[in-house]
Amino acid sequence: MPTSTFNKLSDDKKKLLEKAAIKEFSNYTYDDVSINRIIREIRMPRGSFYLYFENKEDLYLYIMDKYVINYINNLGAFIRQNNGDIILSYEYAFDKVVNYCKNGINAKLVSHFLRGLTHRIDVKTKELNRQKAIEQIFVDINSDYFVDDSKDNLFYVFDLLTNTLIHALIEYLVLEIDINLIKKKYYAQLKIIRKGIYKVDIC
Amino acid sequence: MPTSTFNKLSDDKKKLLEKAAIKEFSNYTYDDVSINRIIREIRMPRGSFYLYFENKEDLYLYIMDKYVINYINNLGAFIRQNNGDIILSYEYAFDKVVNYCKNGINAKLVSHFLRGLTHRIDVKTKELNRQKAIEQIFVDINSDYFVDDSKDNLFYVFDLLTNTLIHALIEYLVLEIDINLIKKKYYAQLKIIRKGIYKVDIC
DNA sequence: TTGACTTATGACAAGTTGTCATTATATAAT
DNA sequence: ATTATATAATGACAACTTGTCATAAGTCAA
Repeated sequence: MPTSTFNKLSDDKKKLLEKAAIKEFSNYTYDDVSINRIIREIRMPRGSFYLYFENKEDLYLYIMDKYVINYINNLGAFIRQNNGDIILSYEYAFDKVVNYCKNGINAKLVSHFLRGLTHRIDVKTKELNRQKAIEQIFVDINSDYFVDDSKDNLFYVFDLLTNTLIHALIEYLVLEIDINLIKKKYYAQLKIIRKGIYKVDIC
Repeated sequence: MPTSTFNKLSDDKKKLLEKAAIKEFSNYTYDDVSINRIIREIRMPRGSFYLYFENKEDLYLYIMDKYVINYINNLGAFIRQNNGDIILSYEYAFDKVVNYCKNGINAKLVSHFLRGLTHRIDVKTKELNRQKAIEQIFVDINSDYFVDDSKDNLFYVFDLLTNTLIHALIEYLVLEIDINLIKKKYYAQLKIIRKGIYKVDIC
């Protein structure tokens, strides 16, 4: 997480760095992202940067967490739109992301983000923020016909669905596998999960 | 993949590099792995290394592919041991890996491997080898009571299970989340998948 | 032995990161 | 208003990285 010094910075300065960082993370893989390039572009002294962030990972987590929380919030609205049908929502979610990625820069950012996903080592503190956002979602899910509609189980389902979606997106954006093959697989997997979570007489 | 020059090398030389590489990938995150350190240790000239491998990713893929294929083959035997019960096999698989990781070096390697998973950009050609190994597994799975026991569906199920396992392992080895929480979630997710794939009167 | 390959080598250019002594600025206290 | 104290800014620097390439050394058939 950024230091308190960074938080005290004027909004302008913060935005400037954030913008440059997003640009860099869009144009380069996590490995190839260069802090040098970022600070050169906005003429920020080396020392200042390291006063604000620990290192590249720290910056990465800061930027990505904003996107993740934003995604989770959008998802909430989206589930409501689909009358609380979580599976249906996840079916559409794939296309939504694909559509968002029609814009090349977005595609690169999301793709690089997915590639960097496992870099979330010490994200535990932040996950608390996410946790809150996630719990908000549970309210939106219609779990009336779930075999188990406990909060724990809702979380497990959410986690399983999210992984499955992320995996499909990695195959599409990172591994660049044929979208039709991916979709076929993704839908089949969602179908399995649907049957897995609903009461027998429903599915 | 390594160059033909590398393949022509004596087994001794190859093993030497492989061993040093595995050691390095065990001790350091993908990002922090230094080719410098590897070649220094075995006194291999810079130029030689770059004659054998394109870069770090190339070396990484070479090393990891061996492990992945090995894992897939083990899994086949394991499923047979469990009378073709794929879900049961995956239940045990988690513990198996955890146990394998009791040895610190293995734990580090697997953990770094998991972190680096999304670095498999241009692995497509290699995946063909994996594909073959995977198809071998399908023979071992008892799919008599599956709603859909087509080869396609078997692959979707296998893919879903593997992702779920990998995710659990990342949480354990990389994010170091409490193993009991992870296991509870993982088993719950397997249960969902089990119910999802078997015919109603079975589950 | 010669010529045509292939393989080996390490110095080098061009980059990277994180630190730290120094300087500047703001805030508080007398 | 002046000093003292804490906080923030700076950029040169050390200590690394990586990939290349001109040159040297083998190999092997003619």
